[in-house]
Amino acid sequence: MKVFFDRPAPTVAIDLIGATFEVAGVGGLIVETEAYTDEDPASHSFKGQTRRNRAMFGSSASVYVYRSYGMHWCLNFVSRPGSAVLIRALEPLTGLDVMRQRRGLDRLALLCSGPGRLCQALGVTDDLDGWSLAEDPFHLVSPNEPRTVSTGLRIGITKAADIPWRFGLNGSAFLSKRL
DNA sequence: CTTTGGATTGTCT
DNA sequence: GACAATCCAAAGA
Repeated sequence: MKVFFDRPAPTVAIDLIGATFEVAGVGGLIVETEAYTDEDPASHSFKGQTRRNRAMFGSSASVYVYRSYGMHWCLNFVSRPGSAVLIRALEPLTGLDVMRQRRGLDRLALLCSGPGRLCQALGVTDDLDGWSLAEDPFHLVSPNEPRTVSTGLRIGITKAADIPWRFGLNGSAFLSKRL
């Protein structure tokens, strides 16, 4: 686990596509990610450590959870201290009923297709901020089958908007936005 | 199908 | 006081 994450964020972000991820048995296949590093103006870590981004400077394979736009949670995996991968979309596979209940929706394609949606579906809040991915309630399994990964621009940022560090499972119907 | 504007609040300047 | 790694509903084409 340690070895897998202790690499540049874009590399980890690509390798996470197709991985199985669950929180307390609820989750699915990671189909969309974005990379952020401490040398990247769009990153929370760019201007150094603060109260909010403390966990982004944590150890490899730990979790950084932040509140977005005052009302959503977003989930990141720390690759190296100061660098992280935003988990943007999942293909829902397990715990579908729980997800539907938490989201108040039926439609599979809308359950986990977006960083805020995914956190609501999996029950992720800042209670988990700073926790290790190697321990409960997390469960992460690397992809085994070959995948084709598409690349594009990151969503919702104004700084460094030209860096192509958004990655997605080619052709997936569960992306937050087409690549 | 695409575009637009409102909701909502902790964090940092 | 401004802003933010978003989401949703409503309106337009």
